[in-house]
Amino acid sequence: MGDRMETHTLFHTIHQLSRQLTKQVNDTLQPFGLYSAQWAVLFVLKTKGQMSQSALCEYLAVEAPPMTRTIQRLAKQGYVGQTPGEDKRVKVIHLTEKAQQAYPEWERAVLSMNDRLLECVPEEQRVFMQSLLNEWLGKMKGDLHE
Amino acid sequence: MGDRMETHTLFHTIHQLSRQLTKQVNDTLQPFGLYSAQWAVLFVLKTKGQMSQSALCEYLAVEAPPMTRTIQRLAKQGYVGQTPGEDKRVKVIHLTEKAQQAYPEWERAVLSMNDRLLECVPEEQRVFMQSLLNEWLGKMKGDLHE
DNA sequence: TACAATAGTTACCTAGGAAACTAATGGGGG
DNA sequence: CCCCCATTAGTTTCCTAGGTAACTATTGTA
Repeated sequence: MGDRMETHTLFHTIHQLSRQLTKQVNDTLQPFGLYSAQWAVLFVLKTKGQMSQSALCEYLAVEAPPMTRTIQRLAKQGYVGQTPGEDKRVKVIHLTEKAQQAYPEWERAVLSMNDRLLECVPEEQRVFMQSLLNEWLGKMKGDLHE
Repeated sequence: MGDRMETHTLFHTIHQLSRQLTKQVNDTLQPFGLYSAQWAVLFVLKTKGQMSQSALCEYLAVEAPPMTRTIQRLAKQGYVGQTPGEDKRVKVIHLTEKAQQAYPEWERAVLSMNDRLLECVPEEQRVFMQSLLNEWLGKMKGDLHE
């Protein structure tokens, strides 16, 4: 019985960890006028290159409406552009020159935050944690599509 | 360099896992007209007994405003009562008879969901994951108070 | 007694999901 | 071949969840 109860604790821990992490990211990005959801999009665009909005949704595992909002804010700040694709329904999102120039500074801040948060977690444990969580997430999402 | 990049992935995995879990909880509780944040409060009250609102906040690691909202909704649904404490500022929250009666059914639903989600994760890995995440969270919160 | 600290609320912000909608695309039947 | 219809990309609206700042009311203390 004690076993089953502890599952509540596991879920709670993950939830709390997630909130703490995004709070840290927000604090780190605040000087630049950016928020965590925006950073996630900027990072993907920088790493993978330009992408349609739906591709961004799928990659970040986020529904369409929040993505629309995040991109509209980024566009208003002049960090991304939306060009219509071959298919006239899609909008291809790309980083602007302004974003390309500012990006290194953003990345420095985020990476140094990452280092700070992870310095107390040995490399080996980090890798193991990552693989466990990823495997679990994969199985969870797999089950949903059965 | 590849190493540092992977930290983005770790954070993203945790974030996504957290969202998936609360989505599952919400789906499970929807038939009862409850949401995940409410369930967290009900669970703590059932497990620990009546508590002041600020004690609930601390225990669940949530700020005061969201807690006020969650409790007000629970009160409106007749699941918790708020009695003024000795100190006239505090409100002591307790489960109503209605909640006590419905609780076992809620718990059954949630526990069976837990089992379903965790059946693909070996007991041993679960325990290890829990301890790693908890330790990390503890260190993170510890650093903030330095 | 004046003042700092605490409990809780209110107002406003970001993040995300569900449902209903619009516009464009792409396939079958006639 | 063309039209109707299902599908898809994005948007709008409205909901929950959580955080910050500013506020009120009470308490405790210097």
